[in-house]
Amino acid sequence: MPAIEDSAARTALPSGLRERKKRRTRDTLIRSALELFALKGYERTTVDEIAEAAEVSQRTFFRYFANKEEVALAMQTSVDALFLATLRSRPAAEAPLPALRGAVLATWEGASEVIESVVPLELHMRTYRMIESTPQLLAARLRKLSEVEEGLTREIARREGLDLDADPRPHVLVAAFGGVMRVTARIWGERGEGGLEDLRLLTVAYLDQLGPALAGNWRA
Amino acid sequence: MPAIEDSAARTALPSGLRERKKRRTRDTLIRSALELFALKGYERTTVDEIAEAAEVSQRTFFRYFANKEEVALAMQTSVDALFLATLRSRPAAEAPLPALRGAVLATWEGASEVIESVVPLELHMRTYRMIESTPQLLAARLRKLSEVEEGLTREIARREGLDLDADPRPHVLVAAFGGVMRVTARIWGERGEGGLEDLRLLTVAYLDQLGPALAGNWRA
DNA sequence: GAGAATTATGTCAGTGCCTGCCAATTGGCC
DNA sequence: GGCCAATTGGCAGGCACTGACATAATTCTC
Repeated sequence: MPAIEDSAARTALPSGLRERKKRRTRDTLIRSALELFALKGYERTTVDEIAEAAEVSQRTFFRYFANKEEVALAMQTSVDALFLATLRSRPAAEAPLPALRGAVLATWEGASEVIESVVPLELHMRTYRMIESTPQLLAARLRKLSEVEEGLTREIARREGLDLDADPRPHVLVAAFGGVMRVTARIWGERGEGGLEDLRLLTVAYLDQLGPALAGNWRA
Repeated sequence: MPAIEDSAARTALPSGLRERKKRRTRDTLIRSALELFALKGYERTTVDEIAEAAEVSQRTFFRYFANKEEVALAMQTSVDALFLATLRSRPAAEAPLPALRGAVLATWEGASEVIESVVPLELHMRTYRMIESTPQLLAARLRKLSEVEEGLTREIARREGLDLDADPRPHVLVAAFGGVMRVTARIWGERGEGGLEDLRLLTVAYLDQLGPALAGNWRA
């Protein structure tokens, strides 16, 4: 294993025994980690414990994940990749904001399958909230999101045939869109209950407020 | 020192010798840290080195800053507090977006003074770029920004007399605004040169694109 | 202004994350 | 079976950070 693969590459079909084994080890590490996190909290779980639960050495853990945060964010990272792929497959005629909006909703439709192949959905949702409420994880998550936004921006610019250095609109649109996505995730997390469907409704409602919120006079 | 004070409290006038000494130690730690970071990079600088340069023990360092990131972000944190205070002092008649926009610009006017009382402006700008290009620091910075946004949201809701649970507009507006602020900071950092004035121009230009970027048809 | 109370600092030991290095094992291929 | 390459384990060590306790510096009280 020359370098840590990102989870996008994981989508490729396993060719030989070696690949299948690696994938199994990785999935086991994720499952063990998320279960332990749910059981005793992120900070109180040590990497040694995760490695032991997955029956590998601590050293091997760090060959699969650059750090402890990575394994906590692993499923989110998969969903992020799916989101980007979904956006790319959107009809070219669609305007930027509807394309983004449509892509999130479509992603959430299909994400459950990807997730369930590794961990129970229930555990993933629990992890989702844990990330929002654990400072260190939230920080790492926000940084990853800013990378995702960079990808989105490039894709929007490509779709519209724009030069990112000359036209600020792709950057601005994605920034606003990303901001709303983050707020809804946070608010949904704070609520402490409610499933994926609630998150979906909240997101749609908030996205629809982007226009009104920017309007000058709120009292009109 | 029962708990680590946030830098907002630092604004209070030093009463006795004890307070003045603490402030001096804190400022020295910040200056030593930022100089070392500029000299040999964030990751290659150890807390021991910072403590030694400031002539205190490593243990004392951790009494002033919860972790190594905190000292790198110390000045930004001060500016954040100033920003929030500036927003609060804006005329009540001003609409939300103009109030935010005016507050950033006003803050950048007055921030230089606050900063220069601790570190040279040049060193601070250098640190600013370092944060953008150091993954761990960027993550910590983004998390702090999301806290700032929470404060902004509350203030906007207060100004407009709105209930945050009932009306999504404060959250949405601040999310969009914050997104743009982050993008401009990143782009400015990537440019690798240019001073505070360039950052200002970039920010204003991008903020003005918020409306157009959200418009349905970009080709019109 | 001396002593008591409070608060800041230093020292030390220990835990946990993470890395480099090398040896041992395992899978792929002839 | 036997060679090559990839994967893994074990170990030593660096660095961030914390708890506990002793010491030193300020402030308070009379």
